Amino acid sequence: MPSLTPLTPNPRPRSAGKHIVVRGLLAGLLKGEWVGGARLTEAEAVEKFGVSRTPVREALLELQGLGLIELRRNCGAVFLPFGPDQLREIYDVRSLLEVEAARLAAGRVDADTLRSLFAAFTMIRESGGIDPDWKHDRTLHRTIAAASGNHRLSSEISRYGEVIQSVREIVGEQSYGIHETTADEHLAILEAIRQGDADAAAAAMKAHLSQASDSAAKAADLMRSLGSEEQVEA
Amino acid sequence: MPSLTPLTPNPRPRSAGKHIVVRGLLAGLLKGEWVGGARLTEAEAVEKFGVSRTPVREALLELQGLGLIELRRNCGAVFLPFGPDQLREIYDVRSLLEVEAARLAAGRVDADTLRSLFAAFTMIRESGGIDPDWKHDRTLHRTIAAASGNHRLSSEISRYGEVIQSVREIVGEQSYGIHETTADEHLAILEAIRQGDADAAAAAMKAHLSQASDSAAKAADLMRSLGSEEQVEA
DNA sequence: CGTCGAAGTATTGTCGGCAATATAGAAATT
DNA sequence: AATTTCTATATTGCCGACAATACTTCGACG
Repeated sequence: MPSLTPLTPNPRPRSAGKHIVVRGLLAGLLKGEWVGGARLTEAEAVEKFGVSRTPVREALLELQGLGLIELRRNCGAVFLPFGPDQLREIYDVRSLLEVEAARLAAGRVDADTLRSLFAAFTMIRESGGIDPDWKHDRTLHRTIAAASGNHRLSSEISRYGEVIQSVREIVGEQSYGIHETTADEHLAILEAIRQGDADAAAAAMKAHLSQASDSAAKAADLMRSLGSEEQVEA
Repeated sequence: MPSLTPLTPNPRPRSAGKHIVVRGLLAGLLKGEWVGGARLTEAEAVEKFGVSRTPVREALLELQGLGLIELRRNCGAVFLPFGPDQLREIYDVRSLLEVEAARLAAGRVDADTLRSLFAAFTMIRESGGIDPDWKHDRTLHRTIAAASGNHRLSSEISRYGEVIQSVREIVGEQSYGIHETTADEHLAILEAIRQGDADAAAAAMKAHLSQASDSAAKAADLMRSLGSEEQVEA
């Protein structure tokens, strides 16, 4: 009996083209492939990823919007450095945003938001540290951001969260796991918010993200060494 | 004698398509045309602006990256509210970023950077308040951001500066001029940085941007009333 | 020898079209 | 009548090609 599905069941999940390019370029960026301001033309990206120019263009535009590459007319895309130092800078800005969000959230405590905050926290604790895609962690941070009451701030935090999540997915679970103290750190933030102590909430969030920044920088270091190994093989 | 130039000398400056759409959508957004979560499909935008789908797509993607619209598969683009309140939120985040930049800059004072800072300030003062495109003001803010030493922070500040500049250009000079006290406010920031007083620099920057936020909110109000007038005509 | 200019190449912005997928509406069933 | 299924439409993601523009190389000229 002949199959009812087309002959090529999964050539490409329809809307994966752009994502493939973004992911591939991010991975190369982390491994330091284009270090030194190397330039990549659209045609080269087309050849490298086997997709049309349209998804390549959109991917490059997205990476430009994320501040990871620079697009120059008829000059190709210049890749900005993206190593441990840059990841630290990203985390510094993220900290700036999320610390302010925690501070604002503490000043607007509300029974409903408190309930959702602790619900998100419970989800993390119940997962027992097993959360490959950081789903619950992201939910908690998003909830705190939303509790700030500033939609723009919340949106900006989500943007950074997506970048960081992409980096996490590329690096993999190998060395980028939730450190053990995360639950305590989260609890400290939530307790401060519950008590309406803005300064304490800000300090707790700052400490939490400082830890996360260290983990990320280490992972980026590992990624870089992996990249150089590949270069040795080639 | 036949003209040597093509018959249509300036049909469109080649790379204006995307910009036209971005500008048009931003203007409509400010005037409150799509208030209430209205949806706009790519085909509608094509008809509205007379360009192909490609620049429309890229414009929508850019606006999404700027957090001004939301793109849903096969549902069209939903326009997020963009009035005085949202402009205030934007300025709040901008303030967060630039205040931190000023604070960092004060902690890294350097003869060269100080020279470029005061050079930028002199340009503003010499222009005598006549700076239609805010060129020198932007230069000063960019210079302060760069003086922070955090490239990511500086890049993010530039991103916000571009959004704000776009809003300025759309609103026009009518009600969005440099208020008289700007020179003093700028000088206060620079003096604090020169003395290495991080807290004073942060406070001065905060005060400066608070003034700017008020002006912007007023301008947005005016824009909204203009939009409603047009609606009355129609 | 250095500088300017022009042909040639490379790169990008835009366009129309196609296929896939989601939404909406109609028809049939319970 | 309400719900489900099926069809038709609408909308999007992707593709290949064209034209305009910037860059490069080569040659002519001072």
